[in-house]
This record gives sequence, structure tokens and C-alpha cells, in this order.
Amino acid sequence: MFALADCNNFFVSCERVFRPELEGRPVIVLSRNDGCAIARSNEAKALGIKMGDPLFKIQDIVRRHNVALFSSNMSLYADFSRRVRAVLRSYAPQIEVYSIDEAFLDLRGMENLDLDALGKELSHKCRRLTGIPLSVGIAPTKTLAKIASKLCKHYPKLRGGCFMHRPEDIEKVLRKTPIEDVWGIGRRTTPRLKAIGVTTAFDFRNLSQEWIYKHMGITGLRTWRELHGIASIEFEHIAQPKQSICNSRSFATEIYDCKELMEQVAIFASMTAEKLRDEQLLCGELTIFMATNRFRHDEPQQYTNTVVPFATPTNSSLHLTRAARETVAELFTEGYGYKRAGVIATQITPMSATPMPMFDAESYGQHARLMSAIDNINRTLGHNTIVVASQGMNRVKSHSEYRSPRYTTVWDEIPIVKI
DNA sequence: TCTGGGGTCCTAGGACCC
DNA sequence: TCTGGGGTCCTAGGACCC
Repeated sequence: MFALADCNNFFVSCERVFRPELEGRPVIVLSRNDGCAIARSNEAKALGIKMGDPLFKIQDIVRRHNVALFSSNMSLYADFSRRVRAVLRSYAPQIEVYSIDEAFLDLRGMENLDLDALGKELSHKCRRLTGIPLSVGIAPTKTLAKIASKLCKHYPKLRGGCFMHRPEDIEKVLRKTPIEDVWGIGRRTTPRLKAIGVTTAFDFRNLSQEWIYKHMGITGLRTWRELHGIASIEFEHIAQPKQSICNSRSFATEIYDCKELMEQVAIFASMTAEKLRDEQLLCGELTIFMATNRFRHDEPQQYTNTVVPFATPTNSSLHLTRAARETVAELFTEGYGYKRAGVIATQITPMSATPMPMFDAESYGQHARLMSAIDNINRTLGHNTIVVASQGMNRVKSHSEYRSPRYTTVWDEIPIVKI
């Protein structure tokens, strides 16, 4: 058996921990630049606000129903995610962290326990220790566990835990599960399935193996098997090393100036280098991309990207920012308004497994010492105390009007409340 | 006026090897 | 006249996830 523990409306729930008066009120959390809704409370969902709805299109609903708005506060959510994981780890020997708000628990060998009670207890404990409501679905496969956890959200009677294992129960649930709600069935395959009359998970399960493999490949077949109760998606108890690290942003307004864009992209490169060093990694190449505003149909459109290989793997801010600047200078076209840009580090290797370069060992060592000195200073005296000059003195152009304090991680932001 | 930011895996086809 | 039969690696594009 596997459990899926999923935090309900995670970002909204984090905000509510410090604003309990928002319980029962519609709340949404916005993407960067306060662009669109990326998390919604149940009340906000009931008002018809959809995932990804742009704020300007739902302003009416927001005003009319007094919807509480928050800009996203990722450091707050990351900290809550860490707390929730700590609770989960006390319930299972192995967990697989799937995303910021979800993790699988490996319950193999624990089938003799009362798993329904265990799920409910875990949910209750998480709420009590962290303030975050949690849905725990337990089933013979990961795909079924996902469906079971979704049930908890619709049926409060389950008290946050649903153990779904009897074949007749599974069938009953699958008959009511819309095909698009199944993990692994996305927006491309949904219409194709509906066109042949497959509207529920149950219908999907009744298709033949041959049909599935022919039209949906090995991944479709895995989903099909999982719905039949045959575990076919590996439980990954060891976090796989990252294959890429990406830093990209949409800007608050279009950038028409080459130097300004160079500075912004240098900031992304610098952020990427810091992440690499933080995780003791090196990258072998850096992809730089830039794009115009795809919603502006009246403006000329452009999307370009270039891959810059490094002679030896690196995590030096100087190497990465230089690659970024040179590439932007090359790709930039006068007259285009750039709305989005970013960098992606790939060919990632752990520092410990990467041999020292044979020819420029000296400069390699110099960079490493310089970077660790900069990291130390920034850690002690504050982030961005020392930056690479090519970043300029700017920050990423962004807009967040409704951001809450970093209650749990930055002390001077916590408001003092007099009682 | 205003539209997020990350990731992963699979497949087919081409280049290349012996 | 007759023109093999295996492999691997890389890449781009597509699909999916939160």
C-alpha cells in the first residue's frame, strides 16, 4: 500500500495560519507579478475562480465577494513544506517528496495496521502541529492513492483520511472519477478519449491493453495498470539528482533596451550559479532564452534560445553571467519588446564526482575560493551584499502588491502584536 | 493596462559504430 | 547478379506534472 499526502489549497492554507480570521472567506494566492490565481480556497473555487485565471479578468468577482488576495511568498511556503514533511516522516520509514505540497509514503509491510485510522490520524496530527489541512489517500498503487486523497477533499466525513482497497470500492469510485482527474491523463489526451466515449476512469480501465499501448505508449499503459491495482510507477525513496536548474521571469513591463535585458539575464545566471553552489553541483552548459509578449498580437513576436557549453563544468557566477551577457548581446533585436527571459543550467554533475580540469586548474581553484568567499559574506551580511557588477544595481522587475511577511524565516518582518 | 515558474519522461529519427 | 544485422547516442518535440 502507498499513501499520498496532499496539503489542501496549500499556499492559501499557509497564509491562513497567520491570518485565522480568513477561515471561511474566499482567498487566492497570485503568481509572480500578481498575474494570475495559482491557489484558491474552497470558497474561491466555489465562486468559479479557475487555476491560472488572470487577476484582471476576475477583478469583478474579487471586488463583489471581498476575495482576500495574496502575492506569492515562496519562502513562507517552503518553510511550511519542510514542517509538513517532518510530520510525514514520523509515520513512514520512506517518503517520496513529489512536490512542494505532496508526498508519497511507502506503507509496504504495514498492511496489518489499521490504515484507515492511520490516514485520519496523520491528517489530524499535521493540522495540529503545522496548521496545514492534509488529505491522505491510501491505496494499492500511487495513481489510486491520488484518487483516494482527492476524495478526502470532497467528503469531510472522511476526516482527512481515505483507505481505498476493496475491489468493489475501487470500482465504485472509478465510475465517478472523470477521466481528466486521473494522474497522467492531461489536456491533450482527454479530448481524444472523450471522442471515443471514455469519460471516466472506469471507462478507461475497460479499454484493451493493446489500444492503450498503441495510442498512449508505455506511460499510458502504466496508468492503465495502476488503475487495475498493479503498482507500475516506481516509489523513489531517494531523491534523484536534478537534471536542470532554471531561473526565468516575466517582467512587469516589456524591455526594449539591450543593456537592461543583459542585466536582468545576468541576475538569473547569478541566481542559478548560487543554486548550483548551494547543492554542490556544477553545470556543463547554460541555455539562455528570451521571448516577447505572446499576448500582444499587435507586436512582432520572437522567441530565441542558445546553448552555451563550458570547457570545464562550472558553478561560478562569473562564468555564468558572462555567458548570459554575451548571448543576450548576440540575440537581442532592436524593436522587439522582451517580456520574458531566463536561463537553464544542464549537464549537471555533483562537484565530488567531477575531475579537476587538467589545463586551467589554477583559475578553477581561484574561482572556487572567490565564490565561497562571496557566499560566506552574503550568508553573514545578507543576500546580495556582494553581486556581480554586470547585474547592475537592479532587482528583477516584478510587482507584488499583496505579499505577506516572511513570518517564519525573516525575523524583522514579523509584525509585533500587542495583546 | 493587467496573463507564473518551475520540472520530468518518452519517442522517433538521424548519425554513427562494428 | 548479389548489397547485413546488429547496436548506441543524441536531439527535438510532445506529453505530462505541480
